[in-house]
Amino acid sequence: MKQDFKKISSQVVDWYLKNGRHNLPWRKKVTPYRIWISEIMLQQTQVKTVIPYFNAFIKKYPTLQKLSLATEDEILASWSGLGFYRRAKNIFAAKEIIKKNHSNKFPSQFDSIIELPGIGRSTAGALMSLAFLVPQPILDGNVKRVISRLIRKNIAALKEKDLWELSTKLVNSEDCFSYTQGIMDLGATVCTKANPTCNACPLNESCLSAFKVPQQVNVKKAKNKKIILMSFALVQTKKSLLLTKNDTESIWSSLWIPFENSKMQSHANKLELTRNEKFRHELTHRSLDLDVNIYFSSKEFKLDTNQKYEWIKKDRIEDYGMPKPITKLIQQL
DNA sequence: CAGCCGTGGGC
DNA sequence: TGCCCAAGGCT
Repeated sequence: MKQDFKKISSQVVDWYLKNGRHNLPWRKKVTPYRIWISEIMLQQTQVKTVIPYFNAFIKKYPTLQKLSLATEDEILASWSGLGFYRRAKNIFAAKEIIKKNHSNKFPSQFDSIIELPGIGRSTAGALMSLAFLVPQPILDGNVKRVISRLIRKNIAALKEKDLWELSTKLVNSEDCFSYTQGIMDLGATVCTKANPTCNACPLNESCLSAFKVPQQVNVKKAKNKKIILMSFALVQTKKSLLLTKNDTESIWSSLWIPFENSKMQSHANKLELTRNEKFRHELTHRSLDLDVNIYFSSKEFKLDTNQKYEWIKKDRIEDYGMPKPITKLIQQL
């Protein structure tokens, strides 16, 4: 098989200039800081989901200098509902490093960028190509799909190393910005997972697949999702809610959630059970069965615990990072 | 290094 | 419905 990768690359650029998604918020004003935030938010998260979070984040933290003053909790609060909360913690950790080691200016060298927590090879490549206009390959879901179709192989049949090599070959050194944006736009809008529109694809001629082969088969075995039981005691007074900062390292790390029911046993005499909510919350790998006792207490009380907790004023809950189901529960109170 | 981390959308 | 998976990275 002989494919002219240089030609393909410039076709991507041409296509992007005419047909790319030029109106995405992070493409309007391009700065390393804005590219960074958008790239982190976009990890494993669809564009449509990210847009409102990005706009709100940038409104709150328009510049790296503004962000440099934020606490981890404040950043987590901006992340409420977006998922993969470690990303928010990594943003906090990274901006602390940038403050200490880079004079509060986003580093421009690949080696410095990839050292920042939450930034791997692909995100570092995107930052180089998009923010600093230094050609570097990326390898996200879009690029993997486009490449594997180009050479008519299943993604599953290609090793990570091979995909990186192909991605590296494709990088356009004359306009790495348009290429990088373009290859992602192409994957997202034309070379889609299901029902790609090959007749609208600039690469149709050179594509060995051209959708003549079926979709790449899924190799992941469908495993039984583990069901996790979570029993919560959501305690409220008239004006406040009792929440604790989750100190586990697994799901919802560092987010604010109710205490476990068992932890509230010793305070049962102060609590009036309002109602009980049982529902399932689905994650990709797990099913969470939530069993929430909703209690009313006439006043706030102190707890004997090592866990960090607060009686959070109801009009301040937006200042705290919380997972989706807890946010939903609170809204229904 | 396979498993893990969240949520929403598509089929 | 249930499953895949989306601008991945970390351990």
